[in-house]
Amino acid sequence: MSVLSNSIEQFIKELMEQSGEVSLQRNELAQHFACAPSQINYVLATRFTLDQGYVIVSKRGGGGYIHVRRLECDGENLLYEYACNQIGGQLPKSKAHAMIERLKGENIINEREGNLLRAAVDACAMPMETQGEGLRARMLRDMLTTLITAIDPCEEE
Amino acid sequence: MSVLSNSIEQFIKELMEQSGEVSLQRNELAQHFACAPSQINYVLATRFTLDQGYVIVSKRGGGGYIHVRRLECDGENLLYEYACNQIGGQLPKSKAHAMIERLKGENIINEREGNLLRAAVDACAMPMETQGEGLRARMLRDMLTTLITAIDPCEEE
DNA sequence: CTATTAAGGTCAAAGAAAGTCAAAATAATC
DNA sequence: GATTATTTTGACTTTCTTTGACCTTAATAG
Repeated sequence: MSVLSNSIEQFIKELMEQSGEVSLQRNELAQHFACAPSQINYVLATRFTLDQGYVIVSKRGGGGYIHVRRLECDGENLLYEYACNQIGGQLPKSKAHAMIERLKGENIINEREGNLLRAAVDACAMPMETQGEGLRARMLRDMLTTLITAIDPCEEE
Repeated sequence: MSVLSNSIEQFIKELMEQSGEVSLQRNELAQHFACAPSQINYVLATRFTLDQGYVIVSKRGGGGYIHVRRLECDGENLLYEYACNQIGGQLPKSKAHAMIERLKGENIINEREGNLLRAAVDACAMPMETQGEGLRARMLRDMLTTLITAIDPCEEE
């Protein structure tokens, strides 16, 4: 039962224990577990997904890194629900607009943020629609994800 | 961190702290960081671009120098400038990022808004579309335009 | 005026990460 | 035992950084 991926997963989770985040060096970690570097990507891709409540940011090149952060977020969160469950491969504009309105109504985003989301969503309409909806879905999901990630809430005071 | 370029970037920014400008000797600086002189050019070229709000003037030969100045700019004007003049038919991701950083630096948008813009801009990159850049340009322009329109400024904290 | 010296500029190659993808190897399931 | 799903690996790609060899420009000493 000694699946490598499980060990790596555990290891990373322990590193994140206190602060809820960690910065990794892919090659270093791979060396520590004596495995292929891409194994690390596999672990991240299968055990640290957004669905599972993690956000990953990385940079290539000299001084590169992989940063993993755990979202502290109840499943109740509407942003989370939208980003993970509601937005599929395709997303009609009307549905996107409805979501944005709802988020505004719930005071999860403010007016300005709503405007930004709407502008982005609408801009995705023009090219060949076949690809357009996939792009729109991906984009709105990514945008909502950044809002989950954000530490500070949208309310200005 | 721990990357030379970051240290040099920080160093220069500290020198500029008070007056918003600084005059450097390339060789001297390179010596201070024990690196190739052209490393300084690399840092300037990647972290002190016009898009990021810096102007660089230099002179060769005896008594040569490199002068770096940070541009200050009114918020509405910068948005206007970007939306109307800077964003053409095509917009490379790097330039979009630089603009977003600048807007954040000038407190025209806050962290959350910057994240939204970045997510949107990045999402336009994925398919192999040749006109991906056209889409990105159009989208960022539309988003910035909504910020101009908005009445209330982005209050944070 | 010319030669020398003292700057800074350019560019491409090498180095240092991380990403992708699909084939091979295991493990699970029926 | 055969089929399907998951893991592991490795070759190749992309991105960012660092260096070095060579080029251009300006000041100044003869």
